[in-house]
Amino acid sequence: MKKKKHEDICEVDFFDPKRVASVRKKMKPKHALQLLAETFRVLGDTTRIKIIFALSQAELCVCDIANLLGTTKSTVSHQLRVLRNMRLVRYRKEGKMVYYSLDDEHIKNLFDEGLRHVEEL
Amino acid sequence: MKKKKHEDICEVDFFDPKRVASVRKKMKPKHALQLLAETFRVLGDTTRIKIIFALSQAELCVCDIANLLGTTKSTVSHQLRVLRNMRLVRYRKEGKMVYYSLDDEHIKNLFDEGLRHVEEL
DNA sequence: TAAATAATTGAACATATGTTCAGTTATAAG
DNA sequence: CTTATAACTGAACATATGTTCAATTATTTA
Repeated sequence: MKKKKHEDICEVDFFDPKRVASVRKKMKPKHALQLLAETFRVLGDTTRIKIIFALSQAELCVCDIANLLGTTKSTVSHQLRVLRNMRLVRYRKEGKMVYYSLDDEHIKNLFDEGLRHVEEL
Repeated sequence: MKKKKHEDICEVDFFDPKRVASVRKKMKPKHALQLLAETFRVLGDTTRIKIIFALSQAELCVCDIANLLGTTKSTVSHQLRVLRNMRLVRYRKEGKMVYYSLDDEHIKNLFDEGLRHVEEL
């Protein structure tokens, strides 16, 4: 028998096949988990989470947000695009101004649920 | 008056000071938003979100998880440490095996709320 | 039409992140 | 004590990410 040291693949005899099979059966489809991870990843940045919170309080233009966050319009605009791509925010044009707001209530729920978690740490 | 092209700082006259002040007053403390962003960031990875889901179904050892995800124990172990550091999972040692489970229900709620969001896309 | 300005964009840069690989630790069994 | 194995770790690597800077677009106003 070949000697396999530092092997990184599990030996069959050592995990619980029944339990693994049961979980595997319930596993969400790959694309759903990828989309979910992507959503969380987008929320997982300080600048973007600040934008999300600000927009949960009021509809704001890029200028307002930049001012509120103490950063540049460029940075805000770049991050708003990321949020737009994930359909987390929507926008409305009025002349030269563009007003942003949250796309739906789910985002606020996610934010609040997350906040409840970290406030318990 | 000096000509300032390509200026990236907002001219005072163009944003709504009242609205900005109102939002600023409600702004969550910096450390809370940072912690929140960090939590979302940790959930924002395909490998880790799969681990979270698997552990929401059953307590599992590293081997089981690696098998379920089709990846190596090393990768799983690295990511479990990240989850441990954020107190998203807990573990229990039994001989050579280490069994992992979710730390609390908040995580499951976050996961479910996120899933509800992406399922509407 | 020309100037001003809100917003967007692309490139460049430094930094952060996830996986792989090799090796180590802890525990159980011979 | 030696071997086997589950789990962990650190370094290295490639890739991804966020901000800055400069330039551009779209729109308003003189």
